Order: sequence, then structure tokens, then C-alpha cells
Amino acid sequence: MGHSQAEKAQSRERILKEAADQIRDGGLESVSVGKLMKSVSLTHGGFYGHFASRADLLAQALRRALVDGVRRSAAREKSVRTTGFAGFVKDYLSSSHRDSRSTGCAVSALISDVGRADVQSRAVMAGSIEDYIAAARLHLGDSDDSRAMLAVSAMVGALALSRVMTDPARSDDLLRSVREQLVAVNEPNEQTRSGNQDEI
Amino acid sequence: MGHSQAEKAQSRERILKEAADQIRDGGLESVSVGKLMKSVSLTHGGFYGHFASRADLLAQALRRALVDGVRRSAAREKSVRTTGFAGFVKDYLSSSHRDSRSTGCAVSALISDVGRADVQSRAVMAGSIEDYIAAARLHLGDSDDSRAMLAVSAMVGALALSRVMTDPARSDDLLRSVREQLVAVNEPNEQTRSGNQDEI
DNA sequence: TGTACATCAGTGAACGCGCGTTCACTGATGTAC
DNA sequence: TGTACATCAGTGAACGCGCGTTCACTGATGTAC
Repeated sequence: MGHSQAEKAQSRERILKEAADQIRDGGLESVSVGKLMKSVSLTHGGFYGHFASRADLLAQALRRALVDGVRRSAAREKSVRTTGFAGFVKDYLSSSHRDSRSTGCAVSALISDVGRADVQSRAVMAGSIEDYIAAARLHLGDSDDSRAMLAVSAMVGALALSRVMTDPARSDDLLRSVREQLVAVNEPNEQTRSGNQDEI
Repeated sequence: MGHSQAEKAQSRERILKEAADQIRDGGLESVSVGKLMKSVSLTHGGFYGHFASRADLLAQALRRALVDGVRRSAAREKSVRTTGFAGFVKDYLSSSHRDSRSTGCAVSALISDVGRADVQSRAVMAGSIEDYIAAARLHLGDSDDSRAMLAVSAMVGALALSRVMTDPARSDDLLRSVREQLVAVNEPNEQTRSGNQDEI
């Protein structure tokens, strides 16, 4: 319960981060001001010193949730052995990504919620979608978005579907199938690639 | 305000149908008992003569929403010129389907909501997902699910993504790109098909 | 450096509101005679 | 076929509850002298 200005900024940051995680885990509507503040060890009244309203918080937390997801994706990609398009796809369509919704990609975690949200929210997520499409296109080395759009659609769809499936083996099957096919279509022949697999 | 037994069955049906539509349009949490009953011209008290609780209604309405979606898909497919896999994909990834969420496929309308729901709800939707995969596999004439899984993932993903995009032209682009590529992959050469395009 | 005071981050009681659910009631339906 | 009665679909007031939001307050922080 600090009272300094620096501590206020930290409080705000903790609230926003926690809200972003909760949103990815339980959807936009799952966040309640009281519970959120309790989960960062503050009381509900203080909330309004940081945000104008619950709606204001939600808008900012959605932005944060999306940015975190893209950042995580970029970070994971760098630390993973297989880089390039294959690494991008394998990281996204992994069982560990499926099982960690609160820290994973917010697009697949919130896609249908945001699909029926106001224009502002949709525009924010649309920006992230374009980021993913652009990333896929770069990895593919394409001059247009067609293949990147298919890849991103399949990735987001497969991850979201894999979270619905109640049979873990079947869920794994889906992830593996989509992963292998996306990678195969892009790299039909290893001989065509010039030496270093890690280079684009 | 009928009081006969036949009318009770009709009331129940109207409540369930309306709930299924509302769910597809606004998500599971958007349904409130009071508003729902008002929208079928009844009062809230009567609700509990039809359903044990809001949760009970939601479970049944989710089932209904999914079944309606699959039925609609089958019906549309029959009335559409292009049949087979191409018709299946073109109908699903159409701008009219994107713009009619309350009557469209419940999988893409509710995918992320159900992904975080209880096991029962997830199992119900998982059944519909398997129906779609089986339908795609049949259309493709494949002996395993791999290509069908990619197709269904891309279809569900693209439709959901297209509903987030705020730029209508870009949203159309996405639908068209994914549609064309899915169809192209399955029918790389029209000559290989034996005469009647409508036959599988 | 030390003191006096203004600022302001965080507290917690209180509010109005909409929600799901209950229940005593009404009056049309359906049935027993 | 007609009457008397039980059933039960639907009504609407009332409930407890959790919610978002407000506000008077507390006490540590930061600043003016």
C-alpha cells in the first residue's frame, strides 16, 4: 500500500497486466472491478484513481492483452530451435500454447468475443491480425497476403478449436495435422532451400 | 398467453429458439432470463415452468445453436449451384454468412467462449466440430482427417477473423483468399474431374 | 537540515441497479361424472 | 351434452446478491520555507 507517485504507476501497471491476463483466460466479461483489485491486493475504491471506468480499463487491457501475445510470439520464436515460418507455426500450434491461454495469443483467446464487440475493440484486434498476417508473409517471402491469410486463419482456427476439444489426443491430432500441412505447403522440397534452414 | 399443453410446448420451443439465436449473436453470457422472456412476449416468472435454471437453458440452447448451424449449412449447400467441397467452402466463407451471425455457424460465433466453458459445453461443440471435419473429409474423398482438419480450421478461423476486421474490403479479401486457396488445393486441375462437376 | 502543510494513493461504507430465482395467485384447459 | 372441479401455463411482486460507482476519510509522500 505505497503512497508515492512511483508506486502509483506500479499499481496501475499491475492492475492492467492482471486484467490482460484475466481477459485472455476468461474473456472480457469475466473481469470485475472488485475481484481484479483484490487480486492485486488493493481495494475496489482505488480503482477509479487509475481508470475512468470499467469500460476504460477493458479497452486498455484488450490492447495490452494483444500486444503481450504478439511480443510473446516474437520472443518464443527467437528462443526456439526451428526458426522461420516453420518455427512460427510450430510455436503457435503447440500443446503448450493451447494449455496456457492466460499468457498466449489474445487473438485466438478472444476472437469470437471481439467479433461482436464495438468498432473500437474490433479495430484494435484487427491491427494485431494484420501484424500476424504481415509476419507470416515475411516468413513466407511472398509478395501478396494470400498464403499468409490462409496460414493465419488456419493457425487461429486450429488453436481455438483445439481448446474446445475434450479428447486430448484428438486435440493434439488437430494441432499436428494443421501444423504439418502448413509447413509442408510452404516447404514442399527441402532441396530448394539454400543451405541454412534458419535463414529466410 | 395460451394455457393449453400444446401451447406450452410451443412456448418452450420459442424460448429455446430465441435463446439459440441470441447466443449466436451475443455470446452465452448475453442471455438474461428477463429479457429473453420479454422477447417472446412472456413474463420472467414463467421461465421456470420450462427450464430448471438459466444454466439449464444455456446448455440446451447451445446444443440448439450448434444443430441449427449444421442444418443451415446442409440446407444451403443443397440449394447452391456449386456443390461438393467447393460449395461447402464457398457457402461457409461468404460475406452473407459473415454478416448473419445470429443464424450462422455457432462454432465460429462461439468458439472462444466455449473454449473456456465447462467440459459439458465443450463436449457438445466438439461433437459439431467432428461433424464439420467428417463432412469436409467426405467432400474431399480422403481416407484420413488431415486435409479436412486444415480446411475446417481455416474456415472457422477465417470467418471469425473476418468478423473482427473493421475494413469491409479487407474482410472480403480474407474470405476470398482463404476460399480460393482451399478450393484450389483440393481441385488443382479441373481435367482430373470426371464430367459432372456436381458429382463427388 | 528541520518543520509545517498540501497533496494524493489507497480505504471501505454506502448507493442504485439488474440479475436469477421464488412464490402466491389467476384464469383457461381438460377431465370426471 | 352439460356441469363441477382439478390441473397447470403464465403473471408479477418480492427476495437476496453481486455488480459498478461514489465519496468522506486516512495517513504517507513530497514540497515550501
